[in-house]
Amino acid sequence: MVSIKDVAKHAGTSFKTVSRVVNNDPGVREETRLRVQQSIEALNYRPNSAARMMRNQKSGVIGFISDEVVTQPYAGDILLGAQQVASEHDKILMVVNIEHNRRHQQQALDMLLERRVEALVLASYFHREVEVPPEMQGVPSVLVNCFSTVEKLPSFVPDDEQAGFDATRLLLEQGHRCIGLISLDPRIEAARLRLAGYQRALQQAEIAFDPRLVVQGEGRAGQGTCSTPEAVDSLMALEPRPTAIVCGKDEFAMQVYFQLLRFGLRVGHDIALTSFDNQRLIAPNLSPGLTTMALPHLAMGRAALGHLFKPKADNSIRRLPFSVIERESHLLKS
Amino acid sequence: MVSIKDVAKHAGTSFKTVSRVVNNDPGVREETRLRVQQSIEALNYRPNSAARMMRNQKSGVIGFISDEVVTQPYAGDILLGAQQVASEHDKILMVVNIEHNRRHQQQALDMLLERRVEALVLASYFHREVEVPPEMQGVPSVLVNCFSTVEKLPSFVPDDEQAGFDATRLLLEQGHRCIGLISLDPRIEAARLRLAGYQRALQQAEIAFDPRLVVQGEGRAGQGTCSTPEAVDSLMALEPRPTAIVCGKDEFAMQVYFQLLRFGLRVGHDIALTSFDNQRLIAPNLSPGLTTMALPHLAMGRAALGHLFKPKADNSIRRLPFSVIERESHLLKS
DNA sequence: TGCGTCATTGACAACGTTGTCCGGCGGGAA
DNA sequence: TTCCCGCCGGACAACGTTGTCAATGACGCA
Repeated sequence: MVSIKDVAKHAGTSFKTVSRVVNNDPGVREETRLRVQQSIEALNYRPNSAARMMRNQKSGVIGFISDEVVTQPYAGDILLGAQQVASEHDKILMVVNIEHNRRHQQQALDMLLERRVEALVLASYFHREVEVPPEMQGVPSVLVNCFSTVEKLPSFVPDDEQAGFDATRLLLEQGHRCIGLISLDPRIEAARLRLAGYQRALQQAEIAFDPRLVVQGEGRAGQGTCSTPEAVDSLMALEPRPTAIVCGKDEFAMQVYFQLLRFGLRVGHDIALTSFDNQRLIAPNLSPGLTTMALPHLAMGRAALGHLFKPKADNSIRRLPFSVIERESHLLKS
Repeated sequence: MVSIKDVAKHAGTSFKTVSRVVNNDPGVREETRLRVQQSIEALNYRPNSAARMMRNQKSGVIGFISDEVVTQPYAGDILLGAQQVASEHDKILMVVNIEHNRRHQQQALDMLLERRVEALVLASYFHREVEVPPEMQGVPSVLVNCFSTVEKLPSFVPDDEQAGFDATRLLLEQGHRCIGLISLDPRIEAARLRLAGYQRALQQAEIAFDPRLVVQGEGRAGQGTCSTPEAVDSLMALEPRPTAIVCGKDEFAMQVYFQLLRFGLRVGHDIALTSFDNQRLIAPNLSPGLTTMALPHLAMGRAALGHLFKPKADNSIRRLPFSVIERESHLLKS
């Protein structure tokens, strides 16, 4: 590899002069600077970042531990937001995707710490509680789309409760009084929060909460497993029948569209729907388009990294708002 | 930061002995080794990778330039496959997501080269031709999901022609003789190849190619733009009406399900469908489930990195097979 | 007892870069 | 003409690590 000394030899100066040129030091004659720059070009010289790092005792690297973030649809926007802000501060992100096991995570962490990362980001592809490895206390760290109740670390998560409220409110505003909820697996953080938001919206509208209107669309319930079509069936069997449904996620909503057809019901005509996630593969391609709450992935990524660069000692959990994406499914047309 | 010398001082040896322990050199007395290891634990020492790198003249890093790969659904599997193979060879991947502009790409490349990456991977989120930056000639490089006709670099792309053939063959085997194709924007590589596969399958079945059966589901055609619902309409207006449709991608297929309902036609009963991509958000959630050709993302990532570690001088384009994911949409039930 | 051998440990250089310090040179002022 | 100052370039050290070689001591064998 071509080093600074090779450039010096080529340009006929000392290597220190080359260093000055590279680092835009004043105090190099214009003529010399030009000659050096030409040599750099000619030899295709690039400063060795390892040597710089050793000398400066700074890596310029921020570790990004991704729990499936990069392989799940659109959670990648977390990474995108993080990379944007890192780049604004002349830092680069070192991304490691870990699969769900301890040993793999430990390896990733060791690798990042040996590279002397200046900060660590731990991001999950869905909103959940995580075990924070003790090594993360050693460097400035943030959590994205996840949190910890034991280790106090700044966390950036979506405001699922408010989203649940908004998704329900949209339907209430259309005059619906009997609104079903097809909920996520209750072991998931988002499931509980969105349900809470649903209940708050009903309460605010002075509608009594009817537990029969809440059914699970996935996971285990009672003896066996449950599925979205079954959830639709049980809602449709109720008396009175709900006139609107809040779906726990867009995949549920999609299945709801099809299952309702079995009852001769069309979304947007006979029944209204709202949902969560704004999966760009699903929501706009349904007919009518699905009204859904978009996760603030990009914003979480940006906020988390922004926090790293501002010396706030505040380790609380920030809840970032969803965006309401209004299409047609929450409206009824005759 | 705690260095090897701090450990040596703590353990009461020379720093060279610590180095030996760290690198599992034989020729350290067991007692000494133990003492050093305790000091390492106590001080929480980690070798500085920058110093190692400088000494060894090897970075152990492979650069992964991602053209939106990590932010598009499931293209992230390319990264996953790449990371798996890299890790098997004790290399780590440095991932940079570039947005679609020259300057950004140049920055990413500079950064990676300054870090002395041992190889470069350029991956695109969809199958297309790319301009290969000249710097990539300097280090071993591979292209994933993209190719170049000017620079000769090993490339790993999906076999879209064969997939087009298979998607059509599935329908021919069910006895269909009049099969529509809703094609991608023809500027896309996959569009042309899948069409070619469709035509080859017809030819093999001795069915004359009817250009009216091929309609675009996106992009520009004739005077204005075209959409999937319009494509369905024009196919349904044909005489005789096609009894099956090959959809250019799962998003098209999804819209086709809904548009066909307008004609009172149900997929899986009145008309058969196949598609491409196996988007896990779409294909299994349609009803009936969508039969579709899964892109070999993981395999491409693995193959590309595998190639880097085997000294094959073969710079040809490898086409990796799709997987046929048979659900129910290609079958007709009465 | 003396010498060779082996096991164990330590001293030193070098990787490429940059900060500090110093020396040399040219120009302006007394 | 001489002295001083400012400007430019070079020598050197240090960052943390590992490969090479040497030093030390113990031990076995003649």
